[in-house]
Amino acid sequence: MPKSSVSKLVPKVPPLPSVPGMSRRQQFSASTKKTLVEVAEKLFTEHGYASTSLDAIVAGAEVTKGALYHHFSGKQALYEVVFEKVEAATAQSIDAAMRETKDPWEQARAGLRTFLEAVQQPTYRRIVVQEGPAVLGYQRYREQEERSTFTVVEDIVAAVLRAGDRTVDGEMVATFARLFFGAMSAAGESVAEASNPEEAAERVELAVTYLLTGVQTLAQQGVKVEDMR
Amino acid sequence: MPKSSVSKLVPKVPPLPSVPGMSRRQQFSASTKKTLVEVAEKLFTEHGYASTSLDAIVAGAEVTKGALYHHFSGKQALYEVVFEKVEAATAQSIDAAMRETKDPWEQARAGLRTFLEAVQQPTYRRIVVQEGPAVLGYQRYREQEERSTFTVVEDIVAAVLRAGDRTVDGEMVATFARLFFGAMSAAGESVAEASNPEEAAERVELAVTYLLTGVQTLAQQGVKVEDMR
DNA sequence: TACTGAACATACCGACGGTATGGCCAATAG
DNA sequence: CTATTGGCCATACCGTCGGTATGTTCAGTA
Repeated sequence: MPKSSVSKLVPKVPPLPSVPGMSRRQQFSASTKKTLVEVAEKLFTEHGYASTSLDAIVAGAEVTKGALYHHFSGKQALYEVVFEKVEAATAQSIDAAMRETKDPWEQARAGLRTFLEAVQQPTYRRIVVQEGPAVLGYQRYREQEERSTFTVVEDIVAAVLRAGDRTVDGEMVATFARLFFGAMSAAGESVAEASNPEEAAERVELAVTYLLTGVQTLAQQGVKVEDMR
Repeated sequence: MPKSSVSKLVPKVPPLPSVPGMSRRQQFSASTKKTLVEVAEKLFTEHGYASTSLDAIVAGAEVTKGALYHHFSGKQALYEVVFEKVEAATAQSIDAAMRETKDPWEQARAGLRTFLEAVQQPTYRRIVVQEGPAVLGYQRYREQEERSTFTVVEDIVAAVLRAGDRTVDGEMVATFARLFFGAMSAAGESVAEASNPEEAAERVELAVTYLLTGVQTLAQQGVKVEDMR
């Protein structure tokens, strides 16, 4: 058998970009772990948590369950890593969008708009909104959100609220933030599911703007949240 | 062996209340089906969908899997029946609370308050809010909600909105309803999870009232949703 | 009285999450 | 340069669970 035909069976593998301060062995390890997470993210998004088998994941990553269970304690732990990754990316994109303007009101609109876009991404929808609470349990789900996306939304809400009423305490801000966060999540689902997503998204923006404007108007009139009792 | 000792091994069973127009056989059948649903509701609420095995359900109902698969096409179908039952009960309780007053604004407050209470019930939280979207899939989940609880919320929102702005179309009402529905669901979770649920519930009521008051104020000033563009 | 079909029970299968064990080889000490 | 160790991963296997195929009983009916 000629050498040339043999060499085709051993395709050249692109050398891993050498990361300083990391041995070759560690780089291989990190690579497989990264691949596992990426494949898991893809499959979880497409088929959901329950319908995605570990066999499918390790097959996609071209490893075995031994590798998976070396890097993660189980299926749920792998899901949590994927969850955090998706969350972090979303929070970061919102943060970036808000940094593009200085005006607080414009920042709020930009942030909410970006959140509305993010919440329509299949990955975020499936992994965070739809299956997150069920897979992680609401406790862990909330703990995770608290450290990323929700915090961003809370900052936005706080800015809008305090612009008019400086007496609102932290608990009240958190409550408003919860309401808006839940509202936007649900809205994202309905937008993504709508027959005409663009129109639906615009309706949501109108509605949210209307609500926020109402809040601002009340605040300008000196009406405090406390007065609602 | 004396008769008395034997009779203790055959405990008297309370006779089934005879339902007119239903043969005894049909009554037994309906009874096992009902029992299966009730046991399933209990176990699904306590342990969640994935952690509740069919063996546990049929053991609790004192039947076998043959009976279960005779009445339901599978685990998910059983879950859907439980889901619909819980949903229907919730919608009905909201409806009842609203009928106690005639004033639209008071009806809205009563309805929202009842919804906020319902959304704190462990059964509703676990089966509908937390695991509903993941187990049924968002499509079926929304279809079910559309036929019960969401419709009630939509009616409330419509009443409040149209009181001020008669030009809002149905799509816009539905959008507002989606926002409020999602907001209330998320709020219910945070309330139920809070260290002091009563305080948390009151904060939510304050916030919602503030939002609705803002909407009303805008409407009284003649500000239409359309003007937000 | 014979018979049919509804209402279950029983036994079993395949898929899947998880575990126990062993092998390979880069990194490091001597 | 050699021996040894431990991180990294493959292989084989187990228990559980959802689902199915088949058998059995018996109330209702002709």
